[in-house]
Amino acid sequence: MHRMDHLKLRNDDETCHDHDGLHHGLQGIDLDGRSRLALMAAAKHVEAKQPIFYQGDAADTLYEVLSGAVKLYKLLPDGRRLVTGFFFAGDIIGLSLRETYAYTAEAITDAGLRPISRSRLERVMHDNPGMAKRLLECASDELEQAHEQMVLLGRKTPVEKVCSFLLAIARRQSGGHDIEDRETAGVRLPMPRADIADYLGLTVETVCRVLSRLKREGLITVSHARDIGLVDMDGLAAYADGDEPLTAAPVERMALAG
Amino acid sequence: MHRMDHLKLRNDDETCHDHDGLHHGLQGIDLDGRSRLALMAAAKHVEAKQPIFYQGDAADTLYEVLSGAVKLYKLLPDGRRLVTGFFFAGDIIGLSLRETYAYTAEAITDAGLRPISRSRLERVMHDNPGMAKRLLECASDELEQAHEQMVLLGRKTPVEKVCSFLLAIARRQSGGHDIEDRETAGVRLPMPRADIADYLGLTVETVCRVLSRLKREGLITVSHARDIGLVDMDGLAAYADGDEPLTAAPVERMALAG
DNA sequence: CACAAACGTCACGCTTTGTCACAAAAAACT
DNA sequence: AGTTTTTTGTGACAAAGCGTGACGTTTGTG
Repeated sequence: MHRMDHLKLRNDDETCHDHDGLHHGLQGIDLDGRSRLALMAAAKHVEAKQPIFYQGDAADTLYEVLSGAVKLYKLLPDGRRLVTGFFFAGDIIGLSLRETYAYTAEAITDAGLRPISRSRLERVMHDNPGMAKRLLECASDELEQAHEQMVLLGRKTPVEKVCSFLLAIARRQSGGHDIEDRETAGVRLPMPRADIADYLGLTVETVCRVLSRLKREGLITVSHARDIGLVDMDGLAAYADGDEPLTAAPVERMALAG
Repeated sequence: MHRMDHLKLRNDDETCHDHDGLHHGLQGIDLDGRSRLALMAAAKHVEAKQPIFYQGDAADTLYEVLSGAVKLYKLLPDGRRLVTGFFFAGDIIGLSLRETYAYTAEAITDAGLRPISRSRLERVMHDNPGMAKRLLECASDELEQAHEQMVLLGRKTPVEKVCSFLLAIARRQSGGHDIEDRETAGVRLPMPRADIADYLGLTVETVCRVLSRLKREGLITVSHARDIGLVDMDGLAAYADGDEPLTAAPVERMALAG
């Protein structure tokens, strides 16, 4: 378990596929040559299950994910864990103006990362208002996602949580645009069940049980545990937001007194 | 139930107390006179329980809270609700680069607000890199808080949730700096139990029960339901992060296999 | 190829927390 | 004041979801 991170000097053959240009990454910002150069850095390769940085480390570097999958998580003193997010090609991680990282980042699969020095970034930000705005967009997007996740964690049932998760992953893997219903979308889950559980505020067993149930009900197919077919997208979507159609009995839905 | 929002033209006698300068608000940024002027706007007064904006409204305005308390919340189709945050004097709400707000904002108490036009803000941001950075800090802070809240929602027990909440409120009301232990800190809760429950992902009943228990155990005192005395800060802090000292039996604490 | 280790799944009992019902207290309104 | 409405608190109950342990499956390794 060395910290030998296989440094590579070129952004090489890593699969940067399915990268919709839908404002991801830090590309596409008009920077002067000097600024652009200041941000260039050797791409770094991190092996699966290896940490990228730890909660508490000095937060002097941001990373753009070039390939692979990364998770961020926070730990409670007694070991309970919450995964705050999964990140894929095009995403920025470590965006914080704090002295230290508030979470640990870990590669799920082998991952390519482009480190971005924060001090340099601040200098660039000073000269290029576009850059600051871009970062603000990043933070803003992440914040909105966080709010959505708070709703999920605080108010959704396990079934709703899992369905929401599957749909969100499918959406991201298909590149943001809406997915054609009617067809079975295949979803690849790079992370183990434990990560999903810690992301959804559930236990591994509950995640399994729910997936089994969804399979039993014909909403999904599970071939290799990490390859899931979303058969009935509409059904999943209905589950995801609480319009539970089959759960047992669509009993009285009370009016919400105003 | 009119939408008569008692518009006042001056930032008047509202109590702007306990406002530590610890990077709150948009003051203290070096702006040229023109930019400063562009952001000035008449303060607006909103009565308790009145909405400030709705989820789905065009997000063309930010607000700086000048006084009072504000909550943001999201609704699920069937009426379940999650309060994403409480905001007090010095806080910025509505910071989003989306077209529409992703949540509803509502005044808890009577509140003073300074509206900030987003289009003007973007113009100012273009000229003053400091402003963009300031907003990025805002968003970044909020994001970190959101992550912390995700841990709370996803992994903490009701007791831990309530204790964390009480301490967080106390910290904010005392102006950010650490609180002298040893003394009983008084906390004023401007919001009803239902809001607290929806903020912590609990039911009202559970919140009540936990508070009763904390009172019984001598950690807090409850005089008027919304005035809470934090007697044993250390005890609360211990509860808040899972080092449950009294819960029943501090049984074996297993090693976390690596 | 065989073994070990990690990962995933399932079943059972049980605690916890939400649901329901109702009382008390506080606040708002006349 | 008196009445209504909202908010808060408490208890009984049931069910959802968790912990545990056992087992099957995949992956990695010697």
